[in-house]
Amino acid sequence: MNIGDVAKRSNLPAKTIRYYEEIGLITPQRSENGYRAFREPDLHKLAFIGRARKLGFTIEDCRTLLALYQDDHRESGHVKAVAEGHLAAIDDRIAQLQSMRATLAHLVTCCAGDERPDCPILNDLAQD
Amino acid sequence: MNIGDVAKRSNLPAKTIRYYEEIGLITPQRSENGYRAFREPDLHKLAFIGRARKLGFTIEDCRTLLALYQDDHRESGHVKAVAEGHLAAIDDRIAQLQSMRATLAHLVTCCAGDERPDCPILNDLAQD
DNA sequence: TCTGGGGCTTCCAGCGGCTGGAAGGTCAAG
DNA sequence: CTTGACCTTCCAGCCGCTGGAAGCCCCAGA
Repeated sequence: MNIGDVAKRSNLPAKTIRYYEEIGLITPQRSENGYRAFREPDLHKLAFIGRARKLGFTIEDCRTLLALYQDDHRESGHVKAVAEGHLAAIDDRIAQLQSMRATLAHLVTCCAGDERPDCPILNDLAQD
Repeated sequence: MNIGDVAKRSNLPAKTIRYYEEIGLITPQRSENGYRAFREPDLHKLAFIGRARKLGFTIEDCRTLLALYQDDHRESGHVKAVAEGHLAAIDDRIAQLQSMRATLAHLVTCCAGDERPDCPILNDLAQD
């Protein structure tokens, strides 16, 4: 299967798929004409990566998870550790964003938002 | 004042301050020896930018906000619009992360996390 | 007066994860 | 035989820094 069809099937841009090959996440074969020739296992891996990326895993996490997936002797503890690490990172990020959000929402409600120049948002940012 | 002292005072790395000059957020003068010579208005602007960045505003937002701050004839509505846009972006991001978090947390609780290979996390990522 | 060490300068490269575009080869339909 | 849709590679750019190299400047101490 050519990259265009794979892109449609996997819902990943062709550029992204090429990139995944470049960084060694997948290694599709090549046809005589030089085109990438994708097979079922490649499609599987791409779907796997796509889902992992949607959950926010980094590319390096994806690499690790793929390796574990293909390792019959893996320990589920290892997978869980990766997932828990990522979960913690997400929680940190959410906390950060919520703190920003709280401050920002407060400032927004304080600002008249009219044609006059006086603005509590700017006052806060410029606090002496 | 030299960049090292400014870095300490503003809690921004010297590298970052140079970068802000490069992209035109600040324009400190220069001493005879070529060193950047920061004055009070520069310090003010850096503090302003630092706070805006902490609230998650992009550099371009910071540029806009700084311009508004320095414009006596601004309309607070303009400032508020920028802040509301950013707030909406934050809310989107939080929603995304929370959705990831929910899926991930569920998977994590389903996984034994022991020495056996069977793993619901991988099963989910590999769902056929 | 020399030396050492810390500060300052510029410039270039790299992070992550793509994305866009140019220049060119390949293939099937009409 | 041409057209146009595909495919290829390569290089550059996004954001917001950050690290490092190479080289000047300045001050304190011997």
